[in-house]
Amino acid sequence: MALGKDYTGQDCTLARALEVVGERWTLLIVRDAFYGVRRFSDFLVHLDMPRAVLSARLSTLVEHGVLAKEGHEYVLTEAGLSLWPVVHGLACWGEQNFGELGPHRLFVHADCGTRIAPDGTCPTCGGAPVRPADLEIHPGPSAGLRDDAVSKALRTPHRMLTPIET
Amino acid sequence: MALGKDYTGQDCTLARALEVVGERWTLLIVRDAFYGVRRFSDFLVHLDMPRAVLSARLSTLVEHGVLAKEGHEYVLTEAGLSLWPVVHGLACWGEQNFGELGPHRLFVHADCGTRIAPDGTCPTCGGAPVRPADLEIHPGPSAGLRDDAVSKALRTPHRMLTPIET
DNA sequence: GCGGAATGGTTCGTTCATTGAACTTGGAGG
DNA sequence: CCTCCAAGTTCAATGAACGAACCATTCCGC
Repeated sequence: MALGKDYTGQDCTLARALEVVGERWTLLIVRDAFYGVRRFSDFLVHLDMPRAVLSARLSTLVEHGVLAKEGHEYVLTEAGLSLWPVVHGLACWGEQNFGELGPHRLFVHADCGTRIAPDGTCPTCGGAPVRPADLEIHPGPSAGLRDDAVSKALRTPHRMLTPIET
Repeated sequence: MALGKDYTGQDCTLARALEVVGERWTLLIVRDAFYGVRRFSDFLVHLDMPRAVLSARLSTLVEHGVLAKEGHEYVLTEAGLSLWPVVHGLACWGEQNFGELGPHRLFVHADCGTRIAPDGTCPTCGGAPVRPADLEIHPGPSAGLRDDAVSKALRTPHRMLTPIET
């Protein structure tokens, strides 16, 4: 882990999960994958992290079946897609407790144009949580300050999981 | 962070959240707090982690308003309680993808005795996610192997957030 | 097929966090 | 005042992250 390395001795599925996605940078990589980032260099530019660490993280994510490597692209697997509630939940928690300026990005249900609730459901359509593939990403009130190519591409509204165009 | 230290440059509420709860051990501490662990020595025995790190993590959690220190007890604040969906979501994700032996603990809606769904709702009662205070913790099919006093106390069914008895 | 650039990594020395043991502090009880 | 115990700090050693430099492979025009 970005941490020690594992949580041996912890008899808890949370610990198992954290061994996979609990290291530094890992959840930000997964988040970017939801946003449509797929290429090594795009992760690198957008996350502004050491190449060696990105390489290591992508490897362990592939190894554990969160991402799949297709040619030079890293794509979320089923297991990876099922992390969406966690990623979205943490982002909402951060926004509610530490986001003085409001969200940087809005997640909108593509079918009806409504912004989804923190619990992942659509206030208009009700019912089950909206799947990532049915979401669009729009820039929020405090949309980013970064001016790299990937950040700019992510600021144009687009559907989640579809590759960004740099 | 258990990691570098922060995610400066990341214009994302997820990064802000990870600066607070993304370090090694931190989410396990929060999990234990939900389970009813409150004292320094109990966290120490149960998590089997270095004292210095526990001390540091508890300090930053208090500093950021996730825990409140009451005498020698650390108790979840409102902000801390609102992390439940994330903690539960991650634990479920770990169980579904890496938990060959089934869950170690079951979370049961105290009102009706039904195990809650991965999305935090009660299949019987339906509707909104069940609040942590309305949950009971029961040992699951692969309940723990650890034999420290805290692990034993956590294996006896009890209501979430109520202090354990060692 | 050959040079040259772009992409996708690996290597390696430095810096910083975690680890674990030893030590200190601060109350509570007698 | 003295003892005990939980809580917390200090410190040397280990290991991970960092960042710059280097290597490999592919793609392109020629």
